[in-house]
Amino acid sequence: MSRVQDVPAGSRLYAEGDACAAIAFVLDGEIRVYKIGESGREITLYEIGQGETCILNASCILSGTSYPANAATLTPARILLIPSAVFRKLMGEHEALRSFVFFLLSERLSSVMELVEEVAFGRMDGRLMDYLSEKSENGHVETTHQKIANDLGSSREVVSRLLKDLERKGQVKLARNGITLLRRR
Amino acid sequence: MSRVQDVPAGSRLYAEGDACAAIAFVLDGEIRVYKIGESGREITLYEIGQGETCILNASCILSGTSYPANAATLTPARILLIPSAVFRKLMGEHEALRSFVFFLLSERLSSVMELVEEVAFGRMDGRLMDYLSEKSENGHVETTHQKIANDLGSSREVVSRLLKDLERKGQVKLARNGITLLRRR
DNA sequence: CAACGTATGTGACATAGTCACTGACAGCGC
DNA sequence: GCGCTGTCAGTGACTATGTCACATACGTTG
Repeated sequence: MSRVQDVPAGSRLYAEGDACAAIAFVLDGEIRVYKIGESGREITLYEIGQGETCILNASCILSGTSYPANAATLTPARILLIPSAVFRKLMGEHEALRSFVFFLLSERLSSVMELVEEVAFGRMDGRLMDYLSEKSENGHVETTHQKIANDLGSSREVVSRLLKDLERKGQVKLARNGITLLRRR
Repeated sequence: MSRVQDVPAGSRLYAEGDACAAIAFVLDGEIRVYKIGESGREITLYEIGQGETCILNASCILSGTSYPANAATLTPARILLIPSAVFRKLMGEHEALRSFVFFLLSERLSSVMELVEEVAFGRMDGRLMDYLSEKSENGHVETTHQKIANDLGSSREVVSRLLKDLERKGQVKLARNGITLLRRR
């Protein structure tokens, strides 16, 4: 029935179109939920952290549809899997669980709407700076241009160019596999 | 308490950031939910029809957050308003209502994710053709280029140009306030 | 039919994505 | 230390889309 599972980093958990037989609660680790376009470009819809559930799972279980995106682990993860039937039953019995799930579902809907706005109207240079600020741990981000592009839904070339511009303007310092933010006063 | 309300076409029901005191069920009419960018450009997130509920309402009631978008009537509408507290109570008591709300919420989440993909990776000409096909009633769409742009999250000029191209290719016939689709075999 | 408001057309330029390469760096085997 | 190889980053040229500024065209109304 329900069981805990350990998953290494970088594993694909769900692909677009999969059916959901169980719902996953993330006990530990981080998961990335994303879409892939025909051209192969990717965009991250959101990330799931410790203590959250892959709400999209709940969503497709409760609405009987298939998984509308892709999910993969960013770090090694420990996941609690609860079969759909059990989950449905629990949902009926526990007000607290319902609230929790509704809350997450609402949050996601909101955040994905926000994303639509950013993608539709935002400029890449601004989105890139925001991204770097968010991801940075005391002014440093360890990643590749390709990974940034995959999160932002852009292409590596564009990210490279914009980063180069930022470097020329003295806002960042570039290195292989890493970016350092400068003077964010 | 709960009450039915008639609203004329084109009324703004909610603006981004509003708090939700009640949840709205659409008894009749159509509602458009959209985002507005800083530049003033708009993009439609989805539309709500008869028999549906403005799930975003439910979402912000249940999660205690503010309304993350804008909503306006496309047609005259009749709406059933239920106060948040009553709605919460009903949700606790009725499995069927829960399922209904979950289903809608899931659907929206899915469809907004789909929208992210389209906006991030799709080409405008394709999106435009799809849009026209969907909106057309036996081969004809009555609207303005500006309205199309507002739905697609683009600008009027771009829509005008693409439509002109389509006309040159013989795929549509343009007129003031209307577009006719040709030979969609 | 003149006049006004709305809708549409278009050129010029800016930003973003694509394609096709080139160059740069790090680890490895010898 | 030297050269190989795989990954990462840089760049020019071209296309697609968005912005700005303005020119037209269409329809209603007085």
